Amino acid sequence: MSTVPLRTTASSSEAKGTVSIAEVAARANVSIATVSRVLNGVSNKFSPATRQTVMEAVEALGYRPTVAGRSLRSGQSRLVAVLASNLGNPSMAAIAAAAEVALRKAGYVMVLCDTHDQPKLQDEYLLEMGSHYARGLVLLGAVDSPQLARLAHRSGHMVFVNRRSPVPLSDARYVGIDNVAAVKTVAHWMAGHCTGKFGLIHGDVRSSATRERVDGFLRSCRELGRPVARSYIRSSDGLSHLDTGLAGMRALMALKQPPSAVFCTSDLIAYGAYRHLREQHPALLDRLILVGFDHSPLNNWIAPWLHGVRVPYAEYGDAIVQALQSKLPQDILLPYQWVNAASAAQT
Amino acid sequence: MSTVPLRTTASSSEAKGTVSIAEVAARANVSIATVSRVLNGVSNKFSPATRQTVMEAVEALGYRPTVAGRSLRSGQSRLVAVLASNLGNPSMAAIAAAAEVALRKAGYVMVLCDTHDQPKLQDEYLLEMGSHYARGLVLLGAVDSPQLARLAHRSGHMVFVNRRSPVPLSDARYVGIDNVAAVKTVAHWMAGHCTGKFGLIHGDVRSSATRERVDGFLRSCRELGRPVARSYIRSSDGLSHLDTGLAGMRALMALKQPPSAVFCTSDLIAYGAYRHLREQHPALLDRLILVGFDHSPLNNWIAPWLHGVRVPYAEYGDAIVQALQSKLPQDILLPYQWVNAASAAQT
DNA sequence: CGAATTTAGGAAAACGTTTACCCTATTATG
DNA sequence: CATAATAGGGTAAACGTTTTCCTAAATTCG
Repeated sequence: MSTVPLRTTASSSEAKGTVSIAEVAARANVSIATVSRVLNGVSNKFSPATRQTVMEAVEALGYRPTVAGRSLRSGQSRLVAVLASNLGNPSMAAIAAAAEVALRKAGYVMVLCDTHDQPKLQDEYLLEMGSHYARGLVLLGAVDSPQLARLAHRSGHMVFVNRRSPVPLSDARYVGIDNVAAVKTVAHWMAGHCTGKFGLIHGDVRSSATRERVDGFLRSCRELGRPVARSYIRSSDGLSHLDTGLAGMRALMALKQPPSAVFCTSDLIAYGAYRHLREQHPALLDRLILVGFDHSPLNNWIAPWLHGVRVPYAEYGDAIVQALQSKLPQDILLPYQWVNAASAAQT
Repeated sequence: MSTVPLRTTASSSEAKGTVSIAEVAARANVSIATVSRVLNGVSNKFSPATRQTVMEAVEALGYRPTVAGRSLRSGQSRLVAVLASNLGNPSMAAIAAAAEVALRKAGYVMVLCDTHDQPKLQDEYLLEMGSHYARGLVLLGAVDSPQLARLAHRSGHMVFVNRRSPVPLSDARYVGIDNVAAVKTVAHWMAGHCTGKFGLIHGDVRSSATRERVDGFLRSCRELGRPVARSYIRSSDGLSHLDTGLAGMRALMALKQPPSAVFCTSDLIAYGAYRHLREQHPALLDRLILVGFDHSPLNNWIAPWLHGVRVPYAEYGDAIVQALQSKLPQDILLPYQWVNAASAAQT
């Protein structure tokens, strides 16, 4: 009936498969405090010789601090959550990939979630990340939700990408491009290359990015004195940008006077629009000018007919990290670029 | 000099912004053990009335167990790491998206990492995830690396997707398709639709999936008595599948007797091959048969000229979870599907 | 040379859980 | 009715860190 507690011995690492700071301390003949201080580089707390001994023990045992212990004590973690509204969208995936690289370079670990544009899911993830002591929250297409509103007053670690916060925030960071200027470029380019009517296809306008693009484009066209046939396809359940483009182009083509140049607020919409043309009006394929937005690198390969604004998604990663780390709230607007269709460059 | 320890009071939640189990216990007038038991549904440990009281306190305070405390105590977490070799590849991104949905439905939280096919990075992530007590490891295109070998003997929580483990494992789970059968289908279909020579373009063959496809295709063609012009473009630094396809098709077209049907081991390679045709041999576009592998949904929209094998990436998520949870090691081979080019369906 | 400061490092508390162990009151069993 | 089993719940240990005290030795300063 001995109740002597079994002390953790150094040999237990073999059994448990995980090695703790205590075992390192035992091997180096120092206290766990010293090990911790060596590993965290607390100055004036250990001699070079001790450091050497400790590091050797760490190496020999393959020790690595357990995240749970550390974040329990410190109330922080290196987790940064990226909440994307739709990972199926290639440009979101591109941003996520870029963010992953930049975050890990900065010492963070990315947790990627797909909110499917649903407030419920977004809330679920916000709560979950709270209980992970997440160091940062990157909202890639945020929607309005109760939890988001609740976090509004201490939003210092939140970064909104592409879509601005749907709730008023005290301390918001934003990464994106200057949509209004970009669509102005679009309108002017279209005016210079097309004498006919303009078309515009866009989807749900709850997103601030879409709204800015639509409003900006319409305004620029008004200033230019060019009429615009607008086709707004609300993305109901499961209706993707691709479907939006297809239906939008169908609607435009059904007009008495169809447009001869069409601006789509995303590449995917343009793909959909092109499909309608290909299947129903193949004769127009060479004549009708299509302008997209995003300009994925893939376009040069499989959509050489598409003009558009290139959004530098690869650079979003660094911008997100910068926004995350900046003390003061700020907007980071990355440079966009007009890109002619690849096929046009050849003719 | 009073050394009476300051007890955590309920009001501290306001200051800290996070609420602990102690505050719930205080509000419900029970011990923290009871709160924990109610939340974890430990049977025979609380009365219905107590449960009610506790739940009310939980609701009122918006309490959610802290992950760090829980996983420190239990030595486990709900994190499942997905290590992808290249998130820029749309099919990997599709798998990641599907995995995210399935994992969260099963109560896990996904951490997504991009190893960029580098053993160093893969090791870094494997170590990091070990220190997170990760419940599962999903390797989406694993490469050989020291840490992977070190984990080999207790690989019960590892799932290899598409590419089999590069090191011998005691306990491996695998999710993928039957590549050999699939490429046999490809070869037979090509034999029935093309009288000319066959072509094959593929990239790096370190990946088991590519190897199976290449070997299987060549064998099937041999059985059919059809000669194959093979173009293997090693993916050196930064050379993507797209470039591989472009260069591969260029090589095939430089032959005395170019093939009239070409099989590419991925959609991206096929995109690249098509681009070469479009830019250099536009007359061949309608004549040459191109077969891809993956068949992303996007193909129907922007690559209607592409035949191929559809890999059910959307179903990979559930399969991954199933593999993760199964007690015994197993291979899950999902059903593939031959898909005619969308444009062919119309003519 | 005495005093003040710095260096080096140990002991122990605290972070938030879960759970083994203990106790009491009630219910079931013979 | 005596006893065994069970329901209900509290106490405290344990998980692996970081960090606050503390102390002793070494160094610097006047």
